[in-house]
Amino acid sequence: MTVVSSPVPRRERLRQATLDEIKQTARAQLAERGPAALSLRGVARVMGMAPSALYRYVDSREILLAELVADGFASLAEALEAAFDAADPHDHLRRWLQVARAQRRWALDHPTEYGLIFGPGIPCATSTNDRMITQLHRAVAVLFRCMSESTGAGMIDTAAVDAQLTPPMRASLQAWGRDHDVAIDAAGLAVCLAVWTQLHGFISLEMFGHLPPALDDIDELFDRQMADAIIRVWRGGYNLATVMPVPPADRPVAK
Amino acid sequence: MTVVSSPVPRRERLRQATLDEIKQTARAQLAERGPAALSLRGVARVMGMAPSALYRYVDSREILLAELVADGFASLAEALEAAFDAADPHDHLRRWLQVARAQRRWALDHPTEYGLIFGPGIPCATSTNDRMITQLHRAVAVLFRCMSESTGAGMIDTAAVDAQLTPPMRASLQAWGRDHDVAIDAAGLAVCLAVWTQLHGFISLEMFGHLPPALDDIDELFDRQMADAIIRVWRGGYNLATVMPVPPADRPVAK
DNA sequence: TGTACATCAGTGAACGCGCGTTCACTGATGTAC
DNA sequence: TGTACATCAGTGAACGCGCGTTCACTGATGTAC
Repeated sequence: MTVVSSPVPRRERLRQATLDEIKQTARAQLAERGPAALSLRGVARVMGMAPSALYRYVDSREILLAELVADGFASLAEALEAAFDAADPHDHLRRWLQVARAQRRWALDHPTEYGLIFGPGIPCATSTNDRMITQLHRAVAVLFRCMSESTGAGMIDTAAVDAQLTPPMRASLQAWGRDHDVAIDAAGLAVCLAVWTQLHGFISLEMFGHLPPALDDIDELFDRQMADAIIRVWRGGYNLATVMPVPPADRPVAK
Repeated sequence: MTVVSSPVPRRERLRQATLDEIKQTARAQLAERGPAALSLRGVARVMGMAPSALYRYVDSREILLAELVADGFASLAEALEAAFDAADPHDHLRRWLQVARAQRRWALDHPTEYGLIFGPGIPCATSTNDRMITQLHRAVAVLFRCMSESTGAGMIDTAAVDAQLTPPMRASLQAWGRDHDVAIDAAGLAVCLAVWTQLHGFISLEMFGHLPPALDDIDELFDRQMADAIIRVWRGGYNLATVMPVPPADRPVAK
């Protein structure tokens, strides 16, 4: 089946290709030397164009940067969703581990973008970039889904967690869940936050060089911490062996 | 007792005062707009001096920045040591919580410096700035002391933790401890790392705006997570009530 | 105590740099008749 | 199919900016005799 008439006019295709090349070049600059070093002149230089030519494609440096960041989040969200969808929906523990691994792998593959959202605020990261916020929420939502399906299936000992919450804390968590349409109770939310903390903490320590660099087994250490984080509230207690031996196919390899 | 003759010559005192003012002004710039925006010209402008005058006090922008960062770490290390020393040496659980709180408070008080070390690498943060590395190690050492004294006193159920380690992981941790003269076994180290992850994860999520901002009880959430992180390996199990009601005097207040 | 000299803080002009962005333009690509 | 015109990608010079850093200098502060 050959395409007889292209539905997109030639000029538009070329235009899109150039825009893609701009973004790709900019992404490379971003990755190499950080967001402060991203310059339109630099991109133009690499592409062999006059700096002014970029303004046919890009409104301003700041908008381009925001666009790239939003692209980054979309790619994180996609990676997490893919991991979630690919996992066995009945094995909640393992699915969580696979989602966590997906986030780590994405972070290791996109260190600058990861730093951009989760690091100290570049102005644009906190500004009202709707698309960016949307994509970030999409990514976080995967974690919520992991947790709410686990509690829904009765896998998490929510009563034990709930018993540890002080009344104002419980009310506060409930209120937040209500306001954000998250179908999960206070105890589940508390578990979510703890697990999220552990996940982000590990990744950011690793990425910015604050884990003992001599450790060979960072992959395993990661698996262990992520499993521990959730297993400690798992019904039936501490049974690490059920999660740990996951086929290494989806394990990121520490660079 | 009046000082008859000042031991430090007048000129030297003035010189030191000016240097201090430079550093303080630079710190303010750093805090306001991040490390990329720190400029010697800007500092000179604020101080009402010619830009060139700063070169009597400072060799280069980069060196000044490194100096400020090292100062920052020294202050973090001091804060942690003070918290450690002020705590009841027999109440290991509570002492850990107080050290964790000290780190959080320091981070909230010095967000830029915290981002500088624990965030995506500004060149200088990874370069060979000896004093900086020394001070960072000094800070981390407080955590090690908490843990090694706890395990030494038999408070941590190291056998249970150790049983969860795979042999290569155990060997790797032991080797690392040996190489770094840390008087703590593999299980203790594993606990250390998990706790460190949780601590850093919470602080960096909070600082960069990724905890639910609507939560009123961030202080309590922090206490809870930090206590949980260690209590789950505490001998005798889960008894949060023994640590949680700590006088609020040393609790940082979320801004 | 007074004078001659050395030290050193601070000035102001200048250098070369890279940046974002504007603007009038050229020339190729598409479109309408 | 051929011509006239509109669209639009890309050019190159220029603008004003702030930066780090150098350099020859002025004038005040200290020191030695």
